[in-house]
Amino acid sequence: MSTTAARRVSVKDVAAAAGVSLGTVSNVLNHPEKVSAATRDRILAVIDELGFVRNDAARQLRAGHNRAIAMIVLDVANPFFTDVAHSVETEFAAQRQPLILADSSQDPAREATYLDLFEEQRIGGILITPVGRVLPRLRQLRDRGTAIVLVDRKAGAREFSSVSVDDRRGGRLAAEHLLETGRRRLAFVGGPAALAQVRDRHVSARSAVEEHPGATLRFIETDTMDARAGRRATDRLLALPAAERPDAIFAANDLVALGVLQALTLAHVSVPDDIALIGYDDIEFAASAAIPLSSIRQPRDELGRQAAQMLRDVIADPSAPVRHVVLEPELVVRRSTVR
Amino acid sequence: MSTTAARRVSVKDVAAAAGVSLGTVSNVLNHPEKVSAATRDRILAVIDELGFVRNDAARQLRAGHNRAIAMIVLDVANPFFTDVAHSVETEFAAQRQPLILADSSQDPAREATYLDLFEEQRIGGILITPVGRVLPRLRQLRDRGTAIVLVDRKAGAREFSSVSVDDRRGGRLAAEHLLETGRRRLAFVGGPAALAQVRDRHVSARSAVEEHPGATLRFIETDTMDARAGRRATDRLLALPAAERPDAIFAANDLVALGVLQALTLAHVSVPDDIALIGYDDIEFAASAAIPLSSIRQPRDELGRQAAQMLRDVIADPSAPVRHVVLEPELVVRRSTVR
DNA sequence: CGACGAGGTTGAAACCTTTCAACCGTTCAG
DNA sequence: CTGAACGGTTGAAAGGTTTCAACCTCGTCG
Repeated sequence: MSTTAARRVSVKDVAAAAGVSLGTVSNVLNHPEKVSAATRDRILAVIDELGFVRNDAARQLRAGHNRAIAMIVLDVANPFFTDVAHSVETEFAAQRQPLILADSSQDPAREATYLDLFEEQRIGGILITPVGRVLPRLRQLRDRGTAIVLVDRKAGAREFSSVSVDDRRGGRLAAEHLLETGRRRLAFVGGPAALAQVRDRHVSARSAVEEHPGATLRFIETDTMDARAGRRATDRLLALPAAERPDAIFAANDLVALGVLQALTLAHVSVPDDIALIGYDDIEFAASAAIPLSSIRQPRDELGRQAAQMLRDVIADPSAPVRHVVLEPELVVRRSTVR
Repeated sequence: MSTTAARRVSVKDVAAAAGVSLGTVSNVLNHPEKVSAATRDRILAVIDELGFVRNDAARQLRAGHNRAIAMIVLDVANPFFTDVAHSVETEFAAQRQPLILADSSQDPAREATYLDLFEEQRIGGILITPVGRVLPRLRQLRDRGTAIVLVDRKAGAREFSSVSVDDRRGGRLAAEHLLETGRRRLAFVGGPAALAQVRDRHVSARSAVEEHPGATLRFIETDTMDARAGRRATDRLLALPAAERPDAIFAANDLVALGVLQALTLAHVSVPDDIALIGYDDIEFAASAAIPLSSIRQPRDELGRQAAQMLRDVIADPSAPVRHVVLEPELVVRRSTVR
């Protein structure tokens, strides 16, 4: 209770004040059942009295590793990632394992810096959605004993366990929904095309379209995945001759979809009457948009939970065979696609 | 280059392999200028060869403190906070000081857990937007040597330095804008009323309204600050007799405003023709809404930069007098308030 | 009555880095 | 020629925790 000004209190101080050896104090902290009730209470009282706080650095030094888990996300500004992170955090918080969140901001240099840092910290494990060509570096980390699980990426899947969502299935769900509601001239908006996510969603949408005679799919590539990109792509679409103008737009994520929606509203194009619109991710803002957005929901909570679980498994047995969990996305129908 | 399988390499191993004392290896790492070029190169080669990685725990133990900075935010799901965090991170990244992001999720218990954790880690400093009644705890931390800066909160301002944005000014800006564009029956939506932010924005809006004869302000309290709260509050407003229905709504933040907008659109109430709408924060989604939202922009980048700077100052001189930086918000006019 | 085991407690070692006083050999000024 | 200064290197100490074999004290059983 009292806040003594003494700079820093160590186990040694506690032991001296309580008249026991420091091994016993440590036992109170880590194996209370080994200590008699009387001694325990006395020591706890002294700890409180002196304001003793464990020194985590010393503990880690001794243990040889860090209990904390690190997660490197692509972009904290994207609600999809923060939701996944939130779920991971909840999962680890249960056993008091802190989650350190790092944002690579899609920058390979930052990503590398964080990896260095975490290795110096002997961090317990890393969840990562890789940006740059980090596979060799990850391999090195793994060989030196750091557990690694890939999130939402299958690159390097042969070497590292991963948790992801089936983007092909999602792309197909979106396209089929549009086709089933009578749309025939589809447009896919997203990019850059090199992104695996974009490629998978696009390719599978195309294959669904090809099964419907008379239906077409146009690909409008963007260089980013935010609302501005959606607005600009829409301007291009609206400039097309009336006959070519799509009657449905599939945006590669919800941020892009929100931009598309905004541009359409500005141009007095009715959604969904004139053009149906579907996004991807089902972030909270999709439901809150002025015209609630149909979307492909990625099970973010489940993604986070599974990632946490898998990382725990890899930590427990690093030599176990590589494993992959692929989750199923789900179609969420709202006003932007049906009248 | 080679990845030897030897479990863990320490300075001692490097020293032995290079035929020098371990003090010299340490100097290469920390004071390269003290070591002759030849020795330095040889040691660096060995470090590379052996794959030596500094052990941060030992370093910290020796140093007595942790270089890392921690930031405890109210809610990672709110883009306002992630933007501020992003700015703080960029600021610290410049000198390779990692930022550990923690999410209290508005839960006092989680907040307390993180504070415990950071104290055990002897973390270099903490940026916090407090939730619970943590002032005594923060005082304790400060007394034991942890630097603390409050972000976006002035509670306990007499004891801790802080960086915030002037909510009274923001509330006034919003109300005056609505009044100047001819609105007279205003409604303020937000809550809970106990939140300092909500109180300040509301009170100052009210005082602006009172300066305009004939203008009125109604307070609709919500229990959270998300889109759903905005939708529900709007339903209550729309149920009012026509004469009492407001012609302008000031939402306490943009998430709430988006909910309001959605409910209004559903009810076929035209924005801004029938009802003008202004939010607060100017998150990215405000501009991307189907009807772009007028809002009060908080200088998030500046907030983060200043917070980082101030924390550095407090760390450098803990006994310096408490200081407060209050930033100015800014009115951003978009389609939701002007025809 | 002696041996043994259980329950508690102890003390030293180990973890790895950084710092700092001391040291060595060389050079330079006086 | 002496003494001091200098650049470079060394070795030991310190920092706080956890673990573990050893030890002590009783009580119990044979």
